[in-house]
Amino acid sequence: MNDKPVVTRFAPSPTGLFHAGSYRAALFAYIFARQNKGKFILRIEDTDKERSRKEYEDNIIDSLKWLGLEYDEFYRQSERTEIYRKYLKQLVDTGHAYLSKETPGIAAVVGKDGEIRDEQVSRRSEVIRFKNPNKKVAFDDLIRGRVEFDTTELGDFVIAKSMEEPIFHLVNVVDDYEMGMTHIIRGEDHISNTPRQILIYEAIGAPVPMFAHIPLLLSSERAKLSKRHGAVPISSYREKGYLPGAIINFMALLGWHPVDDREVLSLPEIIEQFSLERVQKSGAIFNDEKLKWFNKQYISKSSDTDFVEHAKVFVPEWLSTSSTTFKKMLPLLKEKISAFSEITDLLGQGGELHFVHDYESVPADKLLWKKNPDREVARKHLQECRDMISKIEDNDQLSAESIKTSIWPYAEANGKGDVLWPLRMSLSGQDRSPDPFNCIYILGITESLKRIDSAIQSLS
RNA sequence: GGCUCUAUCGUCUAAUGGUUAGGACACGGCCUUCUCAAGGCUGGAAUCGGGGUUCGACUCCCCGUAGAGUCACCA
Repeated sequence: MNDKPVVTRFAPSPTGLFHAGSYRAALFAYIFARQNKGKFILRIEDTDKERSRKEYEDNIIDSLKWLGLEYDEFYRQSERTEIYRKYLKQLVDTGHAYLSKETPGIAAVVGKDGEIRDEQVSRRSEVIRFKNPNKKVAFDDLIRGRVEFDTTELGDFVIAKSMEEPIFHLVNVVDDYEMGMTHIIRGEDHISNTPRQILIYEAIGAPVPMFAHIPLLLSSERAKLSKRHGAVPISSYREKGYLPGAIINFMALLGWHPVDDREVLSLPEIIEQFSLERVQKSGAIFNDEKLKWFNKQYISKSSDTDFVEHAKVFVPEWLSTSSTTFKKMLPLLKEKISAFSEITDLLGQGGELHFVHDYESVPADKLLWKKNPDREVARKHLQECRDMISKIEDNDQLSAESIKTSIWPYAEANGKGDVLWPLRMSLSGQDRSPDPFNCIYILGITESLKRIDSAIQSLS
């Protein structure tokens, strides 16, 4: 489709923690580059020295790395002043830009209600403005089709505070040209910047790249996702124990959809099937519930090794001192959690697996099944179960399933509730817990027998 | 307010002139069941309004309406 190799970029300004809104633009640009065997460039737009912070830059880089979006080249605009000066000089020399004398102090600002009012601001007495040719500009957006603007109303906009301090529109265009960008894939909030930038491309004699403005991510209040409007930093999802694959999958499906109904897709699968033509035009609300569902899918599919690797962060003590017990809980944990941080809740006070490491003898009334609260029945079944369990060998072959095989026929013959409720209670002492077979498996035969004996005591 | 973009279930979306308007998340019911989940089955739920074009419009055009973005010496 193109003779030139594809080059895309992600150009964030390091003025806040990296969140889903900017991440999705990065993801789509990345996917498009990889799909076309092209280049993906990360460019830090830190020309605003007041607001740019190194910690935010680090946060962006760390998050991209964690998500596995590797970039082929890296630039920082604060290190490219000389390049911009060259273009600035060229623009001034050719009459496309000029040094403008300003009246410092007052600026017209458009308020939320559309009213224009004067505000006291700190302004330079001299800036560089672009000489607007005041004409109609049109471009064919890869997602939206033809978009036309009349640039007259834009006026002579500022492109630099001084020869050493260029600002957004200028640096953005110069860099995209210098770096050979073929496709500008960015958020829809940039669509109204595009005509100004096209004017600059033309003025510096650069070819205008293709544009693809992807729809915005919205908060639950339908406002552009931002720090102020519900944007959660990617790093905090990482801290909560979300998997990169789940986040990538979820984000890709916000605004894009494959041809079939499959939704759980790996990044390579997404890259293979992706097309800008199938990108939605309207904004999408970020739905935490569905992200959680995706994460659950990815956790339940994860290998034991991966699972332990992630779990380690949240329950380090379990993996150093009780790793055998922890491994026995693995299948249950995989089935129950939606994020790794939930392991802490499961094992903590009131959690379903709390009994594993904290146990007090269970009072008699709790041992009785509410549908048949007969002490003698419960005691008899517990004694029978105890005998069966004591015959089981605690070796490598032991599994919840094999324990079930030993006890199940007896439970079926004598009433599952009558047998299983007291058994499970004696082991866990909790209203909510895994089934008794898993309890025995996790606790081990010796500990299980100890707890059952104690329960039989309570019932005598 | 000017300019620009957008409009299918509550949410994410499929259907690019002919479908009983499909799927997923969430929600309800049922099954399974010793508790909690998971799982299986299942239900409710949408084409913003009005005009055209057409044998036929979710789909194309126009007008409304609504929402969003933007209007900095931020990016």
